[in-house]
Amino acid sequence: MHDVAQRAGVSNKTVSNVVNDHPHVRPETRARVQQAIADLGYRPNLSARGLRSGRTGVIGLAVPQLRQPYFAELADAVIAAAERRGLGVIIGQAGADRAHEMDVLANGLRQTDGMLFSPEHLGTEDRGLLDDVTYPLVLLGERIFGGPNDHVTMHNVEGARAAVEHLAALGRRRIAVVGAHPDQRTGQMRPSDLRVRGYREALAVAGLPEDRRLERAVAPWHPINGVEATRELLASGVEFDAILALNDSLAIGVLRALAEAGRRVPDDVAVIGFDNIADGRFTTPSLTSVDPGREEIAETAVAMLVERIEEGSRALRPPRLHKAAFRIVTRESTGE
Amino acid sequence: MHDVAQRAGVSNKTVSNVVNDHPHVRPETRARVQQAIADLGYRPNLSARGLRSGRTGVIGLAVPQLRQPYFAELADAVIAAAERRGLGVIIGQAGADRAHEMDVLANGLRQTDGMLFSPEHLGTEDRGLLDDVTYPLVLLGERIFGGPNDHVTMHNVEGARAAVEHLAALGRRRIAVVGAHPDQRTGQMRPSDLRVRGYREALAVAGLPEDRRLERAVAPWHPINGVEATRELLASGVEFDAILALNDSLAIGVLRALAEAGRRVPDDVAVIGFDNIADGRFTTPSLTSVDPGREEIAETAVAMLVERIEEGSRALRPPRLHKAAFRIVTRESTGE
DNA sequence: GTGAAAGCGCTAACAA
DNA sequence: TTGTTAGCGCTTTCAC
Repeated sequence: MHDVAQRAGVSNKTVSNVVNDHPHVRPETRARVQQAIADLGYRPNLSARGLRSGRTGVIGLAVPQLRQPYFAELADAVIAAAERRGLGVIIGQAGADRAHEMDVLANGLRQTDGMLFSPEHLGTEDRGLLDDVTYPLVLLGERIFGGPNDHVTMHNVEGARAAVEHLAALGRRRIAVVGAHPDQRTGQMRPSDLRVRGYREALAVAGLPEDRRLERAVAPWHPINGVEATRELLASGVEFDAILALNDSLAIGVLRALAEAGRRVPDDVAVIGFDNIADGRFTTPSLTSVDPGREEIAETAVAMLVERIEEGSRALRPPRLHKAAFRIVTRESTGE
Repeated sequence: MHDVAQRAGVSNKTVSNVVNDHPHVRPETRARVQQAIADLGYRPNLSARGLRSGRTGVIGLAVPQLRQPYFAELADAVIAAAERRGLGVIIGQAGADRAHEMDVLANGLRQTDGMLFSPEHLGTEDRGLLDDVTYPLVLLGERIFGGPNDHVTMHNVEGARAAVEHLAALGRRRIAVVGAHPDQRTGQMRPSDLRVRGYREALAVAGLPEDRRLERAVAPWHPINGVEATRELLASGVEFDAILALNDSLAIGVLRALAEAGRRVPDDVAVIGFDNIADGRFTTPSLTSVDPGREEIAETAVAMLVERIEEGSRALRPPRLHKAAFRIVTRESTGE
């Protein structure tokens, strides 16, 4: 930087002003400095800038595992949204276990100005941890509610309800659900709990009876568990003509198990998933799904985080909650 | 840090020594410092450390797009490998176009000690750019060979050859390939070119004739293009009893198109993919694939990058090339 | 085994 | 509009 200043015949500060697009630099001076920067191939040292300004220009994104398609697509969208704002994204995988998530939450990811955090294991009972967080934090997903942070989520209840209403409107009467949480405790706000709630609400609206035999608990939401839950459902002998899989990964396993058993989709069994991941477009049959508004979630979360970073510790506004708009994407598995 | 030093009754230097696990600190002193750190909730400022030491503890990973399952799984493995070494990972998506990749290559990702780069658009003709790179760089994939950098890749030719040999051993005689590059120029080392080469070599070994009508060009490698290429293949009337899809995303589209057309897999047509992504286990039928050794690629690439970072600009060793071990994972689509 | 002092490259605050 | 000064928090060097 010093070399650049010398070459342009100005001071360090002027170079800094040019680099940071400050106003109050004469166009002529600016041009001269830019020329010197180009000549010398000068690149600002971001560690130094970070040290001085207290900003790193990097945000963190903590997800359970990137190999889960939903999180890969979410990360894709978050990186794109951050890049539009000139920010980098450090990604951490915290899903190994609860302790790992607590560690990530307590320490943040390194060298970041703030973090987007999508927990898998932490729940409402860990809400207290949030009060100790000293950096800007935006929560994604449902697991921890009522904390002091901004929160971006999806219409879990409404989406699941709409999915079941869609099935009911197609004349399905025995609608199973795959993906409930094995450890049903009250007061939990996990996506599974919320989506099951939406499922039950829709049954009530449609005048269909609840039948616990149609609710299959599985964990985690991985295709193999969709396969197994469906096999059990088939083996149990209980009748069903539709399945709501609580996410698309499960739904892919459900389709697989139904095909193995010779059940035709959608003729014998209609299937609807949740998340609208890319894979669902090319399964056989293609998968109807609830699109939770992933782009909106990513864009909103990054925008909120940036606002919180910029307002600093003044903590002006109360925590905000944003729920992205959802829609049902109909494909072959419900008889498009 | 100063506060910690005061509280422990030592100097800054001693605190630094404790934090960095330096030897030559008396256990008693160390304990006292650690107590002070805990009491004060002290956390080292990584920007300052980065500024002083010239290391950020963060590496970059540039991939075309995270939403492509192969890259999501690769990123998952890279993050895990980096975390084992206490490093963070900034992920950049550079696949939008060639200019974007050139920019990422020239500038690196922000605040990193080095980068893993998996280009999609840059090719052998851009080799010269590599000489201007001033930071530690490890290349992933095939597109740029013979540069001054370490390079981690897979057995593209051998993997594709083994795949076709597998099909030939099953008695298949009319083996099509989906995913060749539309712009076939000589001297290119793209994965598609290499895999097509393996395909042709295997045909020769098996005594099967080459038939250009069985080679379908496609870009990019996305399921929709697998669908379309297969539809064209079917419409062309040329006979075939097996398809090598040059990656699993294409293969998923191939399976889809075959199902649409009423061709049974593997009875009428055997299908084999490349990459062994997780999705392939749950397609119907499940997908036989060439596993390129993704974990090994990630682990090796991170290890090489760390070595290069540590040896600094001394540039001791000549560039290294590592090819991960591959294996064929047989599933239903070839009649497991 | 520990301390004192210097300085990494940058920007904020103030001076000119 | 531009220059000067100070200092962000840490690690390095060298002295003790």
